[in-house]
Amino acid sequence: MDPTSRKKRANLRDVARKAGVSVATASRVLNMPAAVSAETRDRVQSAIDDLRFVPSAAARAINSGRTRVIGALVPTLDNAIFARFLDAIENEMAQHALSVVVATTDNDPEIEVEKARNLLDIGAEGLIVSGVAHSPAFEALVQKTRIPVIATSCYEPAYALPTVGYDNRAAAQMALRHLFDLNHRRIAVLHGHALNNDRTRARLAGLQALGLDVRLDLYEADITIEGACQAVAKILKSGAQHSAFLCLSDVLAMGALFELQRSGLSVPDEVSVMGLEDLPSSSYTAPALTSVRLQVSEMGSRAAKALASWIETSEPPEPVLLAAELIPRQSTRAVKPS
Amino acid sequence: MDPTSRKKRANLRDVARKAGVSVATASRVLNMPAAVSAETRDRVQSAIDDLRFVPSAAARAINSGRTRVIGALVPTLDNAIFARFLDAIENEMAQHALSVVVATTDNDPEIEVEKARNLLDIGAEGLIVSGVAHSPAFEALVQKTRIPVIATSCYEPAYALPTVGYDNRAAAQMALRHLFDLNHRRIAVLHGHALNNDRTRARLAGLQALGLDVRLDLYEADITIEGACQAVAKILKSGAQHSAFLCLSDVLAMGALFELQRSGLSVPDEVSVMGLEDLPSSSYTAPALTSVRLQVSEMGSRAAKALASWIETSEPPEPVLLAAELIPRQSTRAVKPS
DNA sequence: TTATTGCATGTAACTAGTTACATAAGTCAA
DNA sequence: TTGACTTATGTAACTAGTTACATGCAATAA
Repeated sequence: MDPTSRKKRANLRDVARKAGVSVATASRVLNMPAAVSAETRDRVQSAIDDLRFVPSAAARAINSGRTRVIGALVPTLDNAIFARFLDAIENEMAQHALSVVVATTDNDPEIEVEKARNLLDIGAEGLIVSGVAHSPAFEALVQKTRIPVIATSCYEPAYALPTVGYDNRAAAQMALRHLFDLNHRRIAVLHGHALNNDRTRARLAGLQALGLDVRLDLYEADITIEGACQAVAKILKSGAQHSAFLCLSDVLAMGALFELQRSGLSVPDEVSVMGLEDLPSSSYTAPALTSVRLQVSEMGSRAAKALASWIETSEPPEPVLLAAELIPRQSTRAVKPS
Repeated sequence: MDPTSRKKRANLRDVARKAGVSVATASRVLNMPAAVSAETRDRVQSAIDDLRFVPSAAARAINSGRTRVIGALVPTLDNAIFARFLDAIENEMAQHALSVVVATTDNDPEIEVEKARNLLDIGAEGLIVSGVAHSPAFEALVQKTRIPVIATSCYEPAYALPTVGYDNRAAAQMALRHLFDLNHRRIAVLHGHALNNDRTRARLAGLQALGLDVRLDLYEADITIEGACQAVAKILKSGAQHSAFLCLSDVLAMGALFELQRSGLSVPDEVSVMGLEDLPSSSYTAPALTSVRLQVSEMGSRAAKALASWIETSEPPEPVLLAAELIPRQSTRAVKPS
């Protein structure tokens, strides 16, 4: 009731009233201060300060038609890959004055649609998602709203959405080829859950498609250090004999390395371990991890750039293929040909 | 010009016109469908589908006065601690139907204010920040706008903002006490940059305040595996003799462990390593890392809960103290008393 | 037959800004 | 002294929704 004790936030009309000017003039002080006389400007500024006025973003957005918000849908942040990826996205988007709303999907397509819907509800102007396998509801949502969406982690020029990523099949093949060339013929392949994860499936498919004369034993694990340790412990207990562990993620490789070492096995003397992704920490483990480098941060900034340009120009960007590269280090070693 | 080829997004008035009803009725179809007859509802729904109508979040926000967006200001995501922290925040906020905008500050108070300002500009209803050391401009911004802000990573009931965190001094002391009890008397302390990081400073102050008869050599490093490796390599090259490495972050401890092992030193036989934080992966390294457990995920969800409640009830929440706990594992060992 | 009630819908005034256009006053040149 | 022009400011109509209130109509009750 009492105007001095009103709790509501002050708006531009309050400011204008207090300064004895029109809303238009008050608005000008905010947006084109040069068009207002110094004296009036000061009066309005004082009113702004007195009333603790902060312009409403929503009202601005309603006029400009822009929220300057984009959404990033990642499976989880509890994994160095996605954290680095998001970090790169955030940094690049800041460059374009766009804010990034995070949403984690836990690799569940249902959660993904739901969170995507939320992102649209809050006015996201574009999305970055992982992979090209999405629920029909998600595809329908994207189609219906025509919101710019960049799919990452794979390069698939034929996909409905522009992709920014790598050739997962080829990357996995590069890794297997390396172990094959070192004469490994019985290899434990440690991979993340294939369900709802097309990157993992593409990598596994790549291994099979290579058609090498190797025995590959596939083991699924949570993509965490713990997950890898538990899986490796189980494999060791089973008595299966592998000369090498091919891990389709560096996180798994690091866990495998730890577990093998704690079991008293020497890497690479008794068993080779190799990863895929090449995290920065992988070159510092003891021994350093052989891996296939995927440019995760680069992928983040390229995806962000692509989305920003799409939003700015209304032109969907071209797909981006990021190179994969074998990084041989100390965790793999040749064995005698059998 | 041609209404059939207009590019602009359809709005509620377009929908109403197309369905032959008033805006109010169209609005009701969205918000209280039960209040509209089935026949009209269907007509409006068809118009919505035909026009690919998506309600404007900004217009909604302007009416409700709520954006349902909060901002999380973290130093970086390229560090498992903050990634886990943010993951927990996002999960908890989803429960409260609040979206999380990430902004990384790189531990720079200037960037922090700037990003905080951006978050307010896009209408964030509250913020979560790290630490209690902020630039005057940041403090002024918070004061002026009266936006709910939760400070995390420390517990400081006397601070102007509600804090959710732990007693960093005590946590560091707990770690040092452990090494002291194992008769370590010359200890290398590896810590993150103290500049602009009050958590690190509090931990270091805690070590000094304990007043034990130990020689502590302080070494600053980037809180990354690489940073720790480089720092440890330098220390080893300098010829300094330490029986233990006390790392004020598990990330540093892991890097130290790697570098010591790669230098051929046996942990814990020749040198002990201990961390602080206790990341999930720390129990899986070889040897497993002794650490002081700080509940990072718990901190994220508690901070999120506190902020959500503040926004919902307008009542600032009570500060939260999270317990720290010594987790002895295999990376530390007693040495002979000197 | 009239009054009461409920339902479905419309009218118009809100929310908080931006901005095209109008207007007033002041400066300068012809 | 008048017209042209600049500068500062105000009026009011936008942006896209929500919602209090009014209205019309049908069904039921008195």
